[in-house]
Parts: sequence; structure tokens; C-alpha cells
Amino acid sequence: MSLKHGLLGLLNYGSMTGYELDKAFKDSLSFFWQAKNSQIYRELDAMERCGWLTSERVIQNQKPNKRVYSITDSGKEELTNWLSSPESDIADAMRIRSAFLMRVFFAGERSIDQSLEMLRTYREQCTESSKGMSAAQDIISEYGAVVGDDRKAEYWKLVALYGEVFYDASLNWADKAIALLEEMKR
Amino acid sequence: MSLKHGLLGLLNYGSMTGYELDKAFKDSLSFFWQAKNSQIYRELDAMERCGWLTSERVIQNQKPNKRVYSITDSGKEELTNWLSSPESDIADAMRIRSAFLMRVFFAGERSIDQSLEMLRTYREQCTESSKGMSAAQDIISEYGAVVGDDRKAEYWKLVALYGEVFYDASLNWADKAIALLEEMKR
DNA sequence: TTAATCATGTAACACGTTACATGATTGC
DNA sequence: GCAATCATGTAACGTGTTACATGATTAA
Repeated sequence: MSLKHGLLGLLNYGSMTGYELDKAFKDSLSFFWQAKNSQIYRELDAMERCGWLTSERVIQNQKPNKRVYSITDSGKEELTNWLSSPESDIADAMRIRSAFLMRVFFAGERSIDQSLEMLRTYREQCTESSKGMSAAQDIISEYGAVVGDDRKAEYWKLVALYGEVFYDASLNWADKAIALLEEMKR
Repeated sequence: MSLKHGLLGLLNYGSMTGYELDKAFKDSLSFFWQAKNSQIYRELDAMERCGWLTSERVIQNQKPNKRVYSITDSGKEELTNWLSSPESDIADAMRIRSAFLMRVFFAGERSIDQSLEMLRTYREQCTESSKGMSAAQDIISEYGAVVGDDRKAEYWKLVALYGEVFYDASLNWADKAIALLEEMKR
């Protein structure tokens, strides 16, 4: 149910259209959760039906009409309840799900050179992603200063810091893996 | 399509029933990919229909009858092709998907103490998981020695090493996060 | 006697992805 | 003239989860 709660969290900052939510999602939550607009619209529909949101149609001329969603008291309550019971998501965070690791697992079925190539590509991507997360923290700091909510910005930065730590660890692992395979070649 | 390829990889080691595949999956691939038996049976069905597998019914007395699956040449080809084009899974490995981080993102909506409690639970879980992955490497070493396939065992250990590195990095992040929140309280 | 192991599945639902449709306005 | 932005969605499909059903054998 994380998509629903992500949307609730964003709407708790202020009312928005589905289109704006999609963009807000991409600009903030997409570091750790991804969603397509088709799914967002579907979930908004379901959330409205269960009373967490209300929507009103706004007629615009020279632009397509839009539907503005607002969180209800029931929605705020749901958000609070969700934030108060993190157990299942902590358990979930202990699960790794990676098709890439499945390839490493079966790497014995092909040549060492092919595996090395894969690992080197992976390594490069980790480097880039780590840089991106490092940059994100600076952007969040600036943004936090502009909107004057340093406290919230600290949490946002923590999330980006997790990203950096994660990609750095993956990078270090890749280096070890590459070294091991090079050793195996001799 | 990772579940399909995981099953192909296991069947490439030798023919098995759905039940045995389920157990083999839990004992090896489940560190980085999870699947329920209901899904495994469904996928086996689909894979047989597309010619990657064949199955034969074995009648047993005093035990339920069983269906033994074997990989076909077409299935082996598919496995090889899959192993040769890892690009999309490398890209996928760069994506973080974590409901737990969503909670950290929205942690500004509740008390610091509540967040601290969540992070401490998370931290404990990381410690345990890291130990589990460390132990897994020893078990794999022994197992590799027994079955006499050290080369494959090296890759399996690499996967477990990734797990250890991942949980250790998460743990270090949690420590930083906890320190930051304790600072915020003052 | 109770739980675990062996062994197969079905049905329904939840969540995620891909592809498509519409159509005006604005900036390069 | 072409791409991007604004703004909404539908349809179909793919993947993952939950709950259930069956029924014999074996070990605690």
C-alpha cells in the first residue's frame, strides 16, 4: 500500500491534480518508489472511493480541465496510522530483490570475461548513481532553506544519504567481485 | 522474467518437481528473489507451453503423484541468451524501492522519538541480517567443497557477500540517522 | 495426537507496466 | 514545423500475494 501512502503524504502538503502529483512523485519519492501516471490515476480513484480524498473538477479554458484532489480528515488519520506501524516495512526492507544478483548466481554458466564485463558496467552505474545521490543532498539543503523547513529537509536528506551509502557499498562490492574474477582467470 | 530464468537455472542443474524447485528456490535464490509455490506452478505451466520445459507425470504409491520437469534445448538456449544480455537488470539494480525509506521521507509528520524507535528496530534487523549473510558464506564454502564445484560456489558466495555488504551499509546509515535525530532532540 | 513432509494445484485479488487516445498551447 | 507541456484517462497484460483444498505418511 505504499503508493497510496506516498500520495497521501504529498497531498498532506497541499491539494494537487493527478498530473501535479505525478510530477511531485518523480521529483521526490521516485528515488525510492516508482509509479506510472496510469497507476497514480487508478489509485487516486480507489482512494477517493474509500474516503481518504475528495476531488473537484476545475474547468479551464485554453487548457484541459483538471481535477484537484484534497486529503480528508479520514485520509490524514490513515496517514498517521500508517506512520505509526512501520514493522512490516522494516521486515520488507530486509528483503533483497535483484535480478542482477540472480545473474551473478548463475555466472558459472558462462565465461569469466562475460561476467567481468557485466560487473564493470554495473560498477560504472554505481559510481554515477552515487554522484547523483550526493548532488541530491545539496539540492535538498538549498530547497529546505528556500521553503524554510529545515526539519523536514533533514529527513529528505537522510533518504538521499541512504542512496549514496547504498551505491557506494554496491561499488565496493563490485570492486571485490572484479578482483576475485581477475584472480580466477590466472 | 526473472522468476522464469531462476527456474530455468535450477532445472539446468537437473530435473525436478515443482515441489523440489520450490525448496531449491528457498534454499538458494530466495536471498535475492522470492516466490510462492502458487506462482512457481503457474510459471512452470507457462514455460512448458512455450517449449522451455517438458514434464512427465510419475505415479507413486503411498505418496501423491508428481510431475518432473526437465529443461529442453530451447530452454537452455533461452538461459544462455538471458545471461548474455544483462543491461536491463543492471539498470534495474540502480533502482531502490523501499517503503521503509518512504516512512523516513515523511518522518517530519511525527515525533522524533517515534522515528528513533523505528530506526533502532531497523538497525537491529540489519545486524541480524548481516550475521545471517556472513554465516551463509561459510555454509556455501562447505557445500562447494562437498559437491566439488568451487567455481560455482565462488559466485554463490559473491551473492551472499553482497548481502553482507548491503546490510552493513544499511546499519552504518542507521547509526548516522540515529545520531542525527538525537542531535535534533537537543 | 499433532505437526511436518510430500505434492499438487485453483481462484481471486493486488499491484505494476505498456501502449494507446485526445487535443490545445507554448517555446525553439 | 516539431517537440514539450498541460491534463486526463482506458485496456490489456504481467507479476506477486493470499487463502484455500486435498490426503497419505512419518516423527515427536
